[in-house]
Amino acid sequence: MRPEIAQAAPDADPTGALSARVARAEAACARRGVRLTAIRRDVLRLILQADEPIGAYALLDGLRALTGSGKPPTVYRALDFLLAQGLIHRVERLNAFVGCHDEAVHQHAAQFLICHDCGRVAELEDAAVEAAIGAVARTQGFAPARVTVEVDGVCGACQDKS
Amino acid sequence: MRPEIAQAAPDADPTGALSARVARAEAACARRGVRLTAIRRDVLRLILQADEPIGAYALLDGLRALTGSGKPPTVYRALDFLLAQGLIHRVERLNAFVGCHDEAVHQHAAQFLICHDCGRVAELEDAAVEAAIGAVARTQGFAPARVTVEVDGVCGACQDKS
DNA sequence: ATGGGTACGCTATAACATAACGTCACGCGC
DNA sequence: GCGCGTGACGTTATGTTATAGCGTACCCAT
Repeated sequence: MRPEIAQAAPDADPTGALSARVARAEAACARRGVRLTAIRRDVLRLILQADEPIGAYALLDGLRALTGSGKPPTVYRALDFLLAQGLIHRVERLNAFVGCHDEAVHQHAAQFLICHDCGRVAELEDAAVEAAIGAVARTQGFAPARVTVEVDGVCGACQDKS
Repeated sequence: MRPEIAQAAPDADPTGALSARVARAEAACARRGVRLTAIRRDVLRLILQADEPIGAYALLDGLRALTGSGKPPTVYRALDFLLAQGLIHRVERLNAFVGCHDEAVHQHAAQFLICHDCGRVAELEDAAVEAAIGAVARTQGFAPARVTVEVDGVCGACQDKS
């Protein structure tokens, strides 16, 4: 059974933080001359308003709820676009997607701390980790293109609870 | 289409290296008082004799070729066992499995260099990378349990070819 | 023999992902 | 205006990965 996540309450986004992030994404796309179409914007909004990683088929459900239509390729094409623009990240361990905390940067590397108690994911960008991985790859004569670092464990908040 | 991989030629394992690795795995399991059953041994052998990461359903095909039977849970249960014993690793980016280069060590961390030209995966165990990740996790109050590091890129051999 | 534990068989289904092809709207050069 | 290329999207179908849920065979210690 697919987990149900944050089905947009009518009064979602009370502070306007979500809309602000979407607006920044719109601006970034305009700057780059690429099109944040309605579908892509809807998918981005769904990802941002979930406070956990969200899977492709949950996004599909959300998109269908919003627009009445959509098939798997609809969602995957939007995801490909958002990933290429660096607006979201894919969490490999979960086969799921999270918003990028810094939507201005194009395709930056990131590390994720995945709490398997509460399910939340924290995004980091640590230079020392990147440097260490780059160094060891170079000693093997390997040319890195994309680095995935995902740490499974328990976050501080959940340690306090137990 | 599922990739076809190394369908055991009749004269496979000419040097006996494969059988030696399986024998070491048998010995390790015996030492720990766990059972490397026929199914588990077959799945391990299939993983070791593929020189690329191999997916669960390719393993299922191989198992069925060997024994005439097997369903997805058959393979997944064997994989769970082999992972728990540290005899294999899972490559998250590929949803596929590789043999552990050091089958004596129980559940050690590892990093992978994945060549997306030739498809081969190199396993590393770099203390500096582990330390850097542990350090940054601790600054977040996060308790790491399992660390995934996977680097996509082009290996030295494939760079030379181009 | 009985009861517990481990491994395995089996059906079914959830969940993730892509191939392949068609349609439509838009902008551009002419 | 017209033709054309391109990008976005629709649609069908399928491929691939993973697990739930249940039953049974077997070993072995009591």
